[in-house]
Amino acid sequence: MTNLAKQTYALLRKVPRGRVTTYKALADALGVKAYRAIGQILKHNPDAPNTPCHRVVASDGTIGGFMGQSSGAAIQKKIQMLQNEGIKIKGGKILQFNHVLFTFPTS
DNA sequence: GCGCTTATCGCAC
DNA sequence: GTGCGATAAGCGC
Repeated sequence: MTNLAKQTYALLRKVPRGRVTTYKALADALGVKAYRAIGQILKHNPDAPNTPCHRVVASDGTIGGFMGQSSGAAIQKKIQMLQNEGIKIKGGKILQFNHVLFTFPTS
């Protein structure tokens, strides 16, 4: 496990329930520009139940992808999980995205 | 306003 | 060493 992945998971674990973050937020918080790399890391997800990869969405508020798929039943399940946390999703996108979006302190 | 292309970085094989 | 990816942002039409 590389330091980046470790940091990514660490930040993800800091995201409180009912909140979501974006790949950009994670990458920016880590000081890297590898937005796509973040997706790779989350997809590898070594601690699935402990790493809320389903709380990570695209910068547009869209779900983005889940379980290595950009669309499919997995995505709908992800949406269901988020909705279960109190997040409203419609048409595959998060409603009040700005309200549920969780950003990390830049220090 | 919508769509497409380019740029970037890390991870896996 | 090379290829791929769950993105983001910018430019063009």
